[in-house]
Amino acid sequence: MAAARGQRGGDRDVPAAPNAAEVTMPIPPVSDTPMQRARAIPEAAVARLAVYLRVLSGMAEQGIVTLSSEELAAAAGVNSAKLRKDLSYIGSYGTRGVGYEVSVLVDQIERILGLTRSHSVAVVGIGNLGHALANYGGFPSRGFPVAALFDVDPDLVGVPVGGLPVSHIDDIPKVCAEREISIGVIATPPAAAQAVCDRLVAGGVASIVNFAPVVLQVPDHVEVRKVDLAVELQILSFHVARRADSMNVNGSALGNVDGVVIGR
Amino acid sequence: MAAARGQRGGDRDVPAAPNAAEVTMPIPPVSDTPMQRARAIPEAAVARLAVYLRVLSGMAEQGIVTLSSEELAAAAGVNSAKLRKDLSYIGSYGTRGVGYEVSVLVDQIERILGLTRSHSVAVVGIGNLGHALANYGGFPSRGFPVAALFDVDPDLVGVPVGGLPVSHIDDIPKVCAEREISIGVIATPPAAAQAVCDRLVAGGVASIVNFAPVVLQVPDHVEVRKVDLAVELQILSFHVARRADSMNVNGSALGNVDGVVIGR
DNA sequence: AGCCACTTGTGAACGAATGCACAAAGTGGC
DNA sequence: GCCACTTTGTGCATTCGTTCACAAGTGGCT
Ligand SMILES: NC(=O)c1ccc[n+]([C@@H]2O[C@H](COP(=O)([O-])OP(=O)(O)OC[C@H]3O[C@@H](n4cnc5c(N)ncnc54)[C@H](O)[C@@H]3O)[C@@H](O)[C@H]2O)c1
Ligand SMILES: NC(=O)c1ccc[n+]([C@@H]2O[C@H](COP(=O)([O-])OP(=O)(O)OC[C@H]3O[C@@H](n4cnc5c(N)ncnc54)[C@H](O)[C@@H]3O)[C@@H](O)[C@H]2O)c1
Repeated sequence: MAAARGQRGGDRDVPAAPNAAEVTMPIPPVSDTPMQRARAIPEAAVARLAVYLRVLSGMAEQGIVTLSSEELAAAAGVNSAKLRKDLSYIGSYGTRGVGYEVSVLVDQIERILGLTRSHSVAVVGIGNLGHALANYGGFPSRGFPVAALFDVDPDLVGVPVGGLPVSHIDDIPKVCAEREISIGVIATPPAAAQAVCDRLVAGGVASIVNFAPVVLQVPDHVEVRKVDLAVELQILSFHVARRADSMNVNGSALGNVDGVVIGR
Repeated sequence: MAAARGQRGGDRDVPAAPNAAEVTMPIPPVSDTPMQRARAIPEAAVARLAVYLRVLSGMAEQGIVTLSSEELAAAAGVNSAKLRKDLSYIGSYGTRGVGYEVSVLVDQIERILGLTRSHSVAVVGIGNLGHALANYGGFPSRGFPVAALFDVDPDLVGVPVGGLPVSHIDDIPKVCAEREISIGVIATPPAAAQAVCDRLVAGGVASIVNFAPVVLQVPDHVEVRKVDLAVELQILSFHVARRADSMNVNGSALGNVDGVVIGR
């Protein structure tokens, strides 16, 4: 199918500029370009900025005008040094001795995250999860209007869900282009996910959120974020097991091998 | 406890271990952390092991008995060196020149992830999302039986959802103890999440998955994993914006090399 | 003005995760 | 038994991310 990339043994051999996110040279040209925005923000920081934004929105609603990094950090569940460093990636908008103005931070984070314009979302697979997503009010209100729904089931096509009629997946490319969909959300059964993904890509969608528990193969210019609940549960399971292990200290050597294999 | 109100170097409220020596010492605090004996598996590797496990299960169903790190890595969407390193954290179960036996890896990963026993799950907030979760067959089949459902709505209490009757949130502590719930899933509106979380903790639940867009405050021994769709969308938005930016940059240095695509 | 208490922004130390490259260990052919 | 070939497991360099700790600003108070 798509993406023949990656099979070949040495496709990654080329040492040439893999991902030089930030090629900061030891001596940055002192003559800084005025509009030198977007200087590599660490991936992890971007995720946190989104969290700060939400916390700040809540603060704004409560009428809070100014706060310190310490306060915001506590509310966001991170330590204050990290918070300040994160904010420093987007500029210097604080006042020493005082703190930050909520509205300024909100504006700046929105700018950096590209939230000054809205991004239309398409949901594919209107089953249990798809219904929940289509009905969820939290996306439109945050600049992510759900502008298209798709399913393969003829009984669903044409039926309005959350006020929007479901289209057939064969129309994905056409509808996505028409409605300028920029983000596709896949909520189909795993077996259908790759095919759906391919269609979305064919329709010009370059950002995808995938709920189906499969690894999608996509061209390089497409970005996929997976939301995998089973993995989350298993990570928790791991920590539970780890915790239990460290309890019974002595016989820790790979305890039992009781072959109680679950399911499968 | 957190004590240390205040100034001196950041005090953190996060898990803590390294006691920051209060006095500023010219020399770094003597590195004393011998207790960290267990060769810990990197957090990031744990998440990937869960993915490998799923891919391997699929392989097993297809009757594949043996495979190489290269093959598994391709199927899991990672590079093979990383895959081998990840596997090396759990032991040496491969055969040089040959590869890995699928069934062995499945067993070992399940052992490490603590999947040799099942973990009962409780879902709180049986709305759109909660219904989807309660009806989802993917959890029970992977060793995470949904053993309790809770909601505050009197019209819902007693109604079976996915074959299991909904209980009232006031019974969280009691029911969780009775049914030995080990993982709680929060799918309530944001405003109710913290209160629900507190009850789960009171009921002895030490692992929580939170779908509500709020930062939960929990005691140290409780682990929370948040699933935040809005954040995912905003991260995608950020990359879209960034991509657009690098487009309209006049053909300066950035040009080709900047394959800044972080998420791959 | 001068002092002081407070808070930001950031260089630098530290630590975690990734990717490379190759010795070691195995298989199969002869 | 030896050689050619394959693939694992891991030491090492590198890159990415977090935390520390402090100079540099800011505003209030006397
Ligand atoms: N329900 C959950 O709580 C949950 C949790 C985690 C992951 N998931 C994953 O999310 C996905 C959806 O779960 P669900 O519970 O909503 O499943 P579901 O069976 O309720 O819904 C799937 C929907 O996809 C549609 N569909 C099937 N093939 C399709 C195709 N080729 N193109 C478009 N649509 C197609 C079906 O008609 C159906 O409406 C699954 O991959 C599941 O593993 C679900
Ligand atoms: N629906 C989605 O697709 C989606 C996506 C992302 C995040 N979320 C988040 O997930 C959560 C649930 O979303 P939803 O769409 O299912 O909402 P919903 O309104 O459909 O359901 C919420 C349910 O929680 C119950 N509830 C309210 N207060 C409660 C309390 N104190 N204790 C227990 N139950 C209580 C309500 O009775 C209702 O049944 C929300 O926080 C939402 O922001 C939902």
